[in-house]
Amino acid sequence: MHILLNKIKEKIALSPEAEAYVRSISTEKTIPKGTVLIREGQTVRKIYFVTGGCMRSFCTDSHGKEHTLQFAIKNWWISDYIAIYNDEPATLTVECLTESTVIEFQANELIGIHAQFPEFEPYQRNNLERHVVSLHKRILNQLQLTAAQRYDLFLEQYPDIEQYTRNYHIASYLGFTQESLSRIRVEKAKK
Amino acid sequence: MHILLNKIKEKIALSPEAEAYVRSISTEKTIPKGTVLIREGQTVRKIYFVTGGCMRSFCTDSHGKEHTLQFAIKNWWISDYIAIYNDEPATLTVECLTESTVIEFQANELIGIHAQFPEFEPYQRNNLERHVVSLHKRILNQLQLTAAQRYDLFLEQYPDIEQYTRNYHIASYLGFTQESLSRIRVEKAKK
DNA sequence: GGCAGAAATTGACCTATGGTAAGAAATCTA
DNA sequence: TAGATTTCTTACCATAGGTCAATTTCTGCC
Repeated sequence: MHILLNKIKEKIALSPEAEAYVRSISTEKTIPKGTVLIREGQTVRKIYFVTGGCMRSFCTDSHGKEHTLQFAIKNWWISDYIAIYNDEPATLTVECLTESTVIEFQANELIGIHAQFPEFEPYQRNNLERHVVSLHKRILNQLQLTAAQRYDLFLEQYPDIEQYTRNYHIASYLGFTQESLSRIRVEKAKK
Repeated sequence: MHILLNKIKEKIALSPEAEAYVRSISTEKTIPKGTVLIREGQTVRKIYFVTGGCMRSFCTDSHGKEHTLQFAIKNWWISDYIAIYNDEPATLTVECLTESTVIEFQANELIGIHAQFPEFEPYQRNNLERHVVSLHKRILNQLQLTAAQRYDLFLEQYPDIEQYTRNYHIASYLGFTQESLSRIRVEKAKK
């Protein structure tokens, strides 16, 4: 919990009351590998802050193929934001790729925290803004880079994630097959 | 201008003072076709609200190929948000695809408007949240749909945009070539 | 209304990536 | 630690989509 509070305090001043409130709407949990925290079709009531391990969100298409939207490791937030912001049932699944430690928040209380503690407003705004930037960049990368270039960039930007994931997790995040990833690795090794 | 103020008033109550402030930080303009409003490499000081016509933002890759990040028609906002939120020079170009009418805002004043008029906070927050949702959906579509499916969805979601754009604009938004778009259209017509 | 330049189409060919399947390797589990 | 299971690799072939070039069609503009 202190890891998150410290993160927040880097950005904003936090009164003891606000800190107590954050604690009151959250629970620290250890999640076993393979656990599904948010399931497609269900109402999304939680947002997770990852303090250890690795989680991912993905959708499943009509052929049963999975497409990874996001990974989350230490210090990242994860949930189904499409569902939360649109107030719809989940279209994503959020699962635990390794045993992980998380801080689980009530989604509506976390999203609305600025109503009670306005000091959170710049923190939340900044998170949203950075989220938009990273999504814009991802779209541009997807449009202009080859599979191998996207993989190189992934390794560069998220060197810590690969240790937690299966090949097909990464492939499904980058938009190609696990077989292609295998071939890309062989080509890289030749150089 | 009233078109934007009405849009805002659908979401929040707007005091006369707040309304006056919005007017004070913006200018209505008519922009000729082909005008570049934001140029790669330069500092981004403006955000545009489109009231008529069509604009687009795109990046140019190392081979000179353009990749469209966003279109904006009536009632849409456009700028280089990567540059603004990261406080960096523009990586995108924003150009006018047809003669357009826009309301031009000072970026920093618009972004910071909630400091003076807190009633704007939920409006801005909601815009950011919807922005995140639309980007998530676009990424998932890019990951799971074929070129033809993406084009069909584009027509469904943005039926008004095609009239303003060249084929290569749409192709570069959807992530394929204009020649492919031409072939996709032929296939569609056969059915 | 005709001409010049831009855009779109089309066809031939090419390439990156996908699909399948089998075997090898890694990992889990009893 | 052996056996079972999952994951990864590899080889072969298939295909969506890209590239290039020629042609046709559209659009402005005088």
